[in-house]
Amino acid sequence: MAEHSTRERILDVALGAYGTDGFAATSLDALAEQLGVRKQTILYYFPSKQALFDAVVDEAARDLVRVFDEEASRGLRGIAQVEAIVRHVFRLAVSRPELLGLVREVTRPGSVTAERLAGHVAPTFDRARDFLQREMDAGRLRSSDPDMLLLSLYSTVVGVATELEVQRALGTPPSLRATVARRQELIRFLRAALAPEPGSA
Amino acid sequence: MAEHSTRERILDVALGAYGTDGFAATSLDALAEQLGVRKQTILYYFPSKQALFDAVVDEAARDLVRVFDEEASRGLRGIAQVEAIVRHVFRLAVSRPELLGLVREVTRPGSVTAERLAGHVAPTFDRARDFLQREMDAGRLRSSDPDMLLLSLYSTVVGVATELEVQRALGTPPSLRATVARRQELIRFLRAALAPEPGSA
DNA sequence: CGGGTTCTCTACCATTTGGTAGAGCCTGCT
DNA sequence: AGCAGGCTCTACCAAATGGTAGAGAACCCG
Repeated sequence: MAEHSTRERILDVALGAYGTDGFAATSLDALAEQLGVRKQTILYYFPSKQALFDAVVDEAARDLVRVFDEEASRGLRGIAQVEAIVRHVFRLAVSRPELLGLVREVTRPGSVTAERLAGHVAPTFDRARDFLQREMDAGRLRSSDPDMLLLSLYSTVVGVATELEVQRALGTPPSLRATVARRQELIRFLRAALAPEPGSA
Repeated sequence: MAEHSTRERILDVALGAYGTDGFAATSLDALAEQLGVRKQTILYYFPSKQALFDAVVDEAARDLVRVFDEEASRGLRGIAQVEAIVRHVFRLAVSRPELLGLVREVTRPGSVTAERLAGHVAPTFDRARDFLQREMDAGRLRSSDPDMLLLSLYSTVVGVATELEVQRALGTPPSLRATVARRQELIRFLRAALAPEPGSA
């Protein structure tokens, strides 16, 4: 965020551009102009456009995983833990919307980089799945297929967060108040879906 | 789906390509090769690449809206109606995955075509919102902000469907049986989230 | 058959793209 | 001062891209 080295500035600007416009639609020249630098400077730090993209994905994945792992290491249980992470993702969507934009760009059927991201986040996903399974067994979450539950949670949260971003891009930027209200609604929605049935342990 | 006119074949192939690879990454030459036709033939039917994309969006939006409206016109109530539509979207994800891919491509922050799609689906969204509000008032759905609920439903279903597509693109294509199982899990998930609280009308 | 329309072709163009080669600058070190 | 290395520049290039111009084939209708 500060006046870091050129290399870091490149990664930063590229993350934003790839996140909003996509990889193919972002030329090195466009990035260079945004940076106030010649494109050859970019190619000095990164041997090719693809290498730059990979580096951006690596960095973003590291950030994402860190956010999740930090929040997961607090040892909360059941819905409280899920809620905490959802709040975190929303905070991320407000403070660093480019991150979710990049996730959107990478996890696309045609993307060749999906595996790269998957490699980074797989351990975190595994841990999340284990957590869900454990909490279901303990009766603190409605029991269901943990894989599917994880997928639903992921899709819902990222989807809603991204949708807010789309609305911002379109004519109707949601106010901060509206965003907060929506987050609370979403949490209520998830809470209802996750609450264990009355008759369980 | 059949051996239709060249124009229809172009629209068909373009839909698939734009849906998986995105607009920017799909060149007219690539489309032409896939069609067994010269690119100038494409430009004969559509004055520019952008015009072709617009036409593809228009057609896809019409298809999407039709599917929703057909299903909504059966007059089901409460969760049953929501379920029916979710099933429909899943069927769509299996039979015409390109459609959801295109939605994904268009509803991206950087997309200039988002408004175009929005124009098509807005009436359907309005009707859906009205439906949700009505069913909440009647106590057949858990009461919450209908806008948020709609957003959550949309994000969850499209997100999960797209995710299945991504997994198919990656190493682990889910079997049809697994897909069906997941759909049932998803419906259970939504059902729990939507069920009216015990103490309501 | 003849004339016009519909369609697809060959040929070409200007621009943009990712990428290379190599010269110069600036900074810090001896 | 001088030199070395890190960094950014000017100058190019080959390929691909979206798009244009116009010829010719195939078809329909009289």
